[in-house]
Amino acid sequence: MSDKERVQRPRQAMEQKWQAQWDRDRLYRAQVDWSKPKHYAVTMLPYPSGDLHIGHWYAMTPADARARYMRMRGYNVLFPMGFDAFGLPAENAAVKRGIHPAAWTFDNIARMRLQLRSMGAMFDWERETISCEPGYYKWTEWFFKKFYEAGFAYRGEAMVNWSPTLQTVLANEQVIDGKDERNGQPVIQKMMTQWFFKITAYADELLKFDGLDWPEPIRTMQTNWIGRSEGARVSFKLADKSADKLADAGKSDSSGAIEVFTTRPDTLWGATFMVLAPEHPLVAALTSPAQREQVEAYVAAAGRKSELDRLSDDGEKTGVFTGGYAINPVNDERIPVWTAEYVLVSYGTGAIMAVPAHDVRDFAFAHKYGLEIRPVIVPEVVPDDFCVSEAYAGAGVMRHSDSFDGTISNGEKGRKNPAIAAVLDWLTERGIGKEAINYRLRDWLISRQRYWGAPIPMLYSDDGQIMAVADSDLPVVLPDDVEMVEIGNPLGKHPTFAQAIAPTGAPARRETDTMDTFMCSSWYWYRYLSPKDQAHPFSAEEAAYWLPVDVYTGGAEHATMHLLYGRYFTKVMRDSGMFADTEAVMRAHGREPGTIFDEPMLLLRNQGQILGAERIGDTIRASGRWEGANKLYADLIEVIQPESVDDGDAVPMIVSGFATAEDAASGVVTGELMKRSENTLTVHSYSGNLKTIEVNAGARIVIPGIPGENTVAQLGEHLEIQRMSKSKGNVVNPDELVEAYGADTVRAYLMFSFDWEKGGPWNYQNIQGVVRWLDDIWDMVVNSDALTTDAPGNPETERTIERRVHQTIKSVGEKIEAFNFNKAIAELMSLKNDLRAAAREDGLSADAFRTAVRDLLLMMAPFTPHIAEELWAIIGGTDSIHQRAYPTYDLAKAAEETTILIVQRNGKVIDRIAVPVGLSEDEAKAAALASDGARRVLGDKTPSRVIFIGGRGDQNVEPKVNIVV
RNA sequence: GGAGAUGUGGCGGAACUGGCAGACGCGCAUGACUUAGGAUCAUGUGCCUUACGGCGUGUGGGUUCGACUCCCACCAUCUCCACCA
Repeated sequence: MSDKERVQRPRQAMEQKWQAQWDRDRLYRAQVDWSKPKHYAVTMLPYPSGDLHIGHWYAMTPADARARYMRMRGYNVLFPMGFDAFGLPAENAAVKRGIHPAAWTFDNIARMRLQLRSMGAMFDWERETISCEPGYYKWTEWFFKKFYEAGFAYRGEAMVNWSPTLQTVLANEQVIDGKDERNGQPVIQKMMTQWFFKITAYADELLKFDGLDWPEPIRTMQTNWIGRSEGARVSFKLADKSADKLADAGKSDSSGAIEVFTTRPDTLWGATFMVLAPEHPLVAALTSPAQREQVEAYVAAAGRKSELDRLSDDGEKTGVFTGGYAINPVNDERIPVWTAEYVLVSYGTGAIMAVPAHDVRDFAFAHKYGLEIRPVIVPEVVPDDFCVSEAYAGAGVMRHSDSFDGTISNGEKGRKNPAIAAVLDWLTERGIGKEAINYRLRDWLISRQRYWGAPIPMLYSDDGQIMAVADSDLPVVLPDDVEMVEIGNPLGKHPTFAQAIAPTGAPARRETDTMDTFMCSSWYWYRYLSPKDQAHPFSAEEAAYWLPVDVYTGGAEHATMHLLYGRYFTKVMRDSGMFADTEAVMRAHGREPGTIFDEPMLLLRNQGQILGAERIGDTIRASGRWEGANKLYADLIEVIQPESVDDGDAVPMIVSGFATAEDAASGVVTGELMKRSENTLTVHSYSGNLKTIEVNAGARIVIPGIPGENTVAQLGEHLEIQRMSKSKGNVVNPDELVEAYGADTVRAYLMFSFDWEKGGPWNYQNIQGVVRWLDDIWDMVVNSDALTTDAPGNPETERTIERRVHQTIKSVGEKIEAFNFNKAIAELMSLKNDLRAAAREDGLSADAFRTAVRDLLLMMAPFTPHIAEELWAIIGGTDSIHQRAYPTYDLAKAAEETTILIVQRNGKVIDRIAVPVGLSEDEAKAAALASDGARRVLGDKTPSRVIFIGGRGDQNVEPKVNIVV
């Protein structure tokens, strides 16, 4: 066989041939067909940043394989693709390079579309959707308007990062250390009027995941993000003097009380002071003349910090006394009111009652400023050494709490805690407070002071009215003739854009803010249904058939934003009756809508992340004692300078002076440090293989340039596996891989070498396995004579291959459905091995071989669509393999005739005996006890127990007998 | 600080419901074919041991006839949220 010609790489020409053919045949066109079951698979659409990244391939090609598999299983599959094309990078590119954002974006889209096509995925390009095209954002605007009309969009005040230099708002990640990340100019906090979506109105419904097959971590993250907490709202009246002052200032209309939210009403009697956020409206009014200077300085300083900076102060709490007092309503105590940054204006009421004895933050604050700490919950059994040295949040008994003394507080949250339940009732009865639920979730701020986004279709008429643009005037089109400059919002500076006439006929000013790009991506799976529909955001005819999305795949980083917004959008659409037409069509086709429009996508799976390849670290020499061939226990680690490195040689680097043989004999390993975990180093030694070094406790670590005692941790510093990024130079370019190996190899490698939901560091070596797999199959089909032989074949071999084929058909299908692509390909490799061996021994007739190869190619088609198609044609297929059904399996054919009986002693295997499938318990026990292994182990002893574990013939699980001695 | 996840050979990873640990692949070793090998083919490859045999799924306990799998405690790594009252 060695003289057989191997496959020539690259295979690009062959792949491109088929891609063009599929295009011509409109093979992947998805159309409504009520006679077939539907399957709507969506993979998160990319942002057109310029080039397709290996991460896109990793996310999309397995999703494609699964969609192809579903199609072969008889489903009518819709698998569309598009671009999430609005966003800040286009504006940055415009400013930096003088290109219009639209030009930059569409250039990128053109390039990425070609790159996407090189994947050979079954995207239906006739449904392509681009969010920055007027035909799309017309409907983004329309949705905004509908939300506004339904009362879900409102104007409110929000704190933003404002750059006075640039006259623009910056995102949190653009602000570092209170300064603009790019130009170092100061950034201040400023209140601005912005548009919000009332997502909090759906907080409770968003906490429910009924009927959704979503990963547990995503559901947990959304649940925590929504952050429902049960507790009470309680009013603290201002003490007399303070109240008078408010009255004097004409501000007593705000009831002269501080409203707080607490999850621990059972600790009300331990409230010894109150804290207001620096931005709280009552701070100024409460401040006494003596404290005024100090308070104003503190509030001003807080305003100069961004939210991120405030949180990065390592928990060191600061604050100042306002000079004002409030009355604790449960015991009429007069307690001081402070203001401090650790209370956030945006959460709860922006004010807290501080219970230092039972809250760690309040404790730290009280401790620092010498405020009273009064325990009101004490453990039932008070330890001898109980003292107030830290906040106590555990279970206990109420104390110093008037009539509640002795009530059990069991440490639970909400009404499950008897103390909280009792106090809640009491507060309500007395009108001091009321039961309340608070959410961490805040309303969705959708205004952006940017050009490259969907315009907010609102008008402000000169007489002060706010109104939406008329439907007939949608879309509000972005003007092309903008000057892209860094200062200010280009849209706001446009000479005519803002000039408009209100529907009432009055002159009006147009809103110049645009929408958050998450708006565009909150409904795109509806636009795929009818991307060219001018009259509706989506067609009811299409929606009735395709909805909802059956499988959604993408990155877990979208857990709390995109995936939450998408769910919210659908719920508002449902409640605004936007699916009414769709439901009517469904009913006409006999499909009952039920709860279909409660959620946008039924099943969600997240791929892991492909990280950069592991970097080569320091060159080290480890000296110690060998334990086996690959493990060294080291007492000395030295970081050394390689004397010379042969640049032309990427893999083996031989450094003069360290001969491999010597090293091996002397207990010395020299090479590059690849990885460190605790005290274990992995070293790519100069002898060419990887060695494990266990660093003994007390080992000496010598790093030149770092004097004194060094630690193992210092070695690992440069080695962390990193995310791919241009600056780190560890980016893997998919185009180059496709050129070198072909798309099928890259697809199969990405699916085979990682657990898809886990991801991992890139590895250039493992791709060889996939190359050989595909080469072998090619060789077997194209170059072997098994297809044309007139040899009769060996019935036993033929039966074995038939059995293996049917077993593989079953397991590959199950594994694709479960997103276990690596296991599916492992099965296919295994089948290839068996088939190839059988063909070489001339054990198969041409018919038997052809049957097996057909099934193998059909199983490969979802993973490696081009090679499967090419070989399909070579073995005589006249149609596309992708029009064929996935092969069906026959359990009878898949079943083994003999099996192995595993004989164990106390759970450890002692023997294996070939036995017929389906032998009885008694037969199995007798056979086991008579086995060589049993006799050897047992001697003349009698087993105390013999346990039979039945095999499962249909799943080829072997029977076992455990002999207990 | 909180939440979630993960820890299995030299490496990527298998092991379905508690029942053969290490499938499949990379790498490596030996041999074959070669002017050559970073191609291909064959065989081997968890660790220790000449062998018999023993030890092995982050560590320490537990449940069980039997534990990678279940329970408890701890350690490490990763991700997300982070002063959320």
